Amino acid sequence: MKPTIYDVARAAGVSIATVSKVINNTGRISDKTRMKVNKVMEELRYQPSMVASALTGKRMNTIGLLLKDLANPFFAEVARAVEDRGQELGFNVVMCNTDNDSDKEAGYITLLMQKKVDGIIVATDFRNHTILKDLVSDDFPVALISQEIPELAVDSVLVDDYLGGYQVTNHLISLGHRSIAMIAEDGRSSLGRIRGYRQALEDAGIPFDESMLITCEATVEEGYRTGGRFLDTLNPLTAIFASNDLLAVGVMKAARERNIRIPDDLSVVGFDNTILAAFIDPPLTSVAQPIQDMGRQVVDFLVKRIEGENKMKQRVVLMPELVIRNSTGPAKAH
Amino acid sequence: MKPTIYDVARAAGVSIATVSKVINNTGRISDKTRMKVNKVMEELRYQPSMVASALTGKRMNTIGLLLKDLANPFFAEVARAVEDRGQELGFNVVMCNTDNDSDKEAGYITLLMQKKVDGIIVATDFRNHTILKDLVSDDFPVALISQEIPELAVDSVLVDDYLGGYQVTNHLISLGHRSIAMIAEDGRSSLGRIRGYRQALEDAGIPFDESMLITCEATVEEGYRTGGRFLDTLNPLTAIFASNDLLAVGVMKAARERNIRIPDDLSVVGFDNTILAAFIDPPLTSVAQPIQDMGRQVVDFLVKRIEGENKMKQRVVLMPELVIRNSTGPAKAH
DNA sequence: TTGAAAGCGCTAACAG
DNA sequence: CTGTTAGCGCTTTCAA
Repeated sequence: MKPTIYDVARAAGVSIATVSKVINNTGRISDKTRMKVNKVMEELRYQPSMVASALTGKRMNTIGLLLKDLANPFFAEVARAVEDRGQELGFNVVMCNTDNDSDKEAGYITLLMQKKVDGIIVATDFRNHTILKDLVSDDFPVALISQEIPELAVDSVLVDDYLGGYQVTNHLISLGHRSIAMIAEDGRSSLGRIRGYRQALEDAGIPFDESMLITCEATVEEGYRTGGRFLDTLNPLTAIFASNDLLAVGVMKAARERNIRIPDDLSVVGFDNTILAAFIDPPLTSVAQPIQDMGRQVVDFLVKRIEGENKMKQRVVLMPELVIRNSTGPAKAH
Repeated sequence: MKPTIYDVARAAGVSIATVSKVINNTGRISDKTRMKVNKVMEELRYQPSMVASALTGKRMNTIGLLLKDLANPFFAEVARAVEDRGQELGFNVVMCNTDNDSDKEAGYITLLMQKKVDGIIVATDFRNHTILKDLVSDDFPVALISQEIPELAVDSVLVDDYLGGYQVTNHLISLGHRSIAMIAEDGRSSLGRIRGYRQALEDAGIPFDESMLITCEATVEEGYRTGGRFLDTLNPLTAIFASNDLLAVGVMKAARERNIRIPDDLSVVGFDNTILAAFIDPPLTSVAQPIQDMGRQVVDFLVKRIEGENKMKQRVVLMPELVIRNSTGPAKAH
């Protein structure tokens, strides 16, 4: 059996209280006994049980991370960033793939609570607001990444989606495009991007056409399907703005099949600037999010909450960066 | 405060023992009190504390997953597959990015043990065998994915690396290549792939040249650097086999910079068949691993161990599948 | 069929 | 400076 605090106490000839104190560096202990106890702990290869200490009210030093799908490179990078910072701060992170399924969300949350995680970071579009609201009103530490829920008092770090959408659209307009369709992923973060898209159109005096905006799931397949639909029905159409790289990849595939050349016949832009954007053919113009920063910030926000500091709602909006590659070019003259 | 078993007992007018029994479906309880207790639990929104129950010896229903880097699409997919199956079986998974750093490995392991996880899945190349060996000899549930350690009695699921390496090399040889370099990632799984490479060369009567095999870290940058070195020093060189897609991507980049056309002047092959392979320019010939199956299998192995079934060392080797795309073509005549 | 009571390993007063 | 002791929330004999 693994040694317990009793084993250590006995071997060191002290009480368990004393051992507990040297473990946690609390109370006043003479150097002599401290050394003695430490020595014994080493010899016994003693590791305090976090489960037992958590039962007495201490933290588990574990956080939950809810995201849509780890197989999406964007989320994978977010997860990496979050885990990195968590590890620096001594927290483990429990990964939860929700697939935007609100039952799964609920299931994960209850399980995480039962396991007494100290806080939860949400990178999913919670459909079920109630769950989140309950958490928050119970004063349970929650933080959002890459999205925001104004009506909830939750810390959040996100990129300026509006600006990103505006930059993309403006970039296309400045290349002479006037017929620009948008494929938006079904989720909260798309809202800002869409607003940016519409505003840029308006600022350029281009009327917004509802039929040029479609919302769908964020997968390559859906991008392929939706992009194909645009290409088959819209005319003229010289550019497509996809609200994430996966969708853009699908669009490019649809274009390729139709012998539509990128960027000669069609400009395509993505969002997130995932590893895919850099290496796809042709390299994809996309909007970079400072994922490392974002990950670090959410974790810091969450940990502050966990430690009972700042009760105020925190919010940080980072700047997106338009990365221009070869998937965008001058609009073809008609 | 969250309700405890005492609150439920009191409200239901029974003892905590009874409540515990209905929670766990143990012992004999009359339907009447069972219903009563269940009703009260609902009303109170009672959720049993896993921490407390774990302290009495029960499982935490949590497993640890050690992998090198979630930002590598291959590992991200593995993580997704593992989490999926874990979730089906009621287990949460704690993600640990080791970066092949043996201190980090050790740190994660101790932490996971202190948190009383039920088992650990290792997708990293453990440098520090001692840690693993200790775990195993303590009879702690461990399972390996995408690698194998013959000297350890650990369950493992992997792809036939030897066969994969052989197929790749053979494919190149059949295209007329005779000057085939290999870039191997620094890790256990490369060993089999290298053996396959050498065997295929030998079978074709092509002498193995040590200078045509370099080992390095598994990153795009290293692939770029190493690939560049090959391209600058080796002559003739008509094909490069990279032991994973990231490296292959780097090689392609190095080739592009040197105006070396793929596949006309140089054939490139990767391994893992990540999402990158499908979308890079040109699409990359690569070896697919059945990641979904692999993830499911390791989890199943691990859970069997956790539940105390099969004490025998299990091992399953799955078939790799060579996916031929446009990055490979006939060798250029000299 | 139910309940009393003894732990599980640790923390935190409180006393000495 | 050190030890005693009462929990933390739950499981599990063992009696009743």
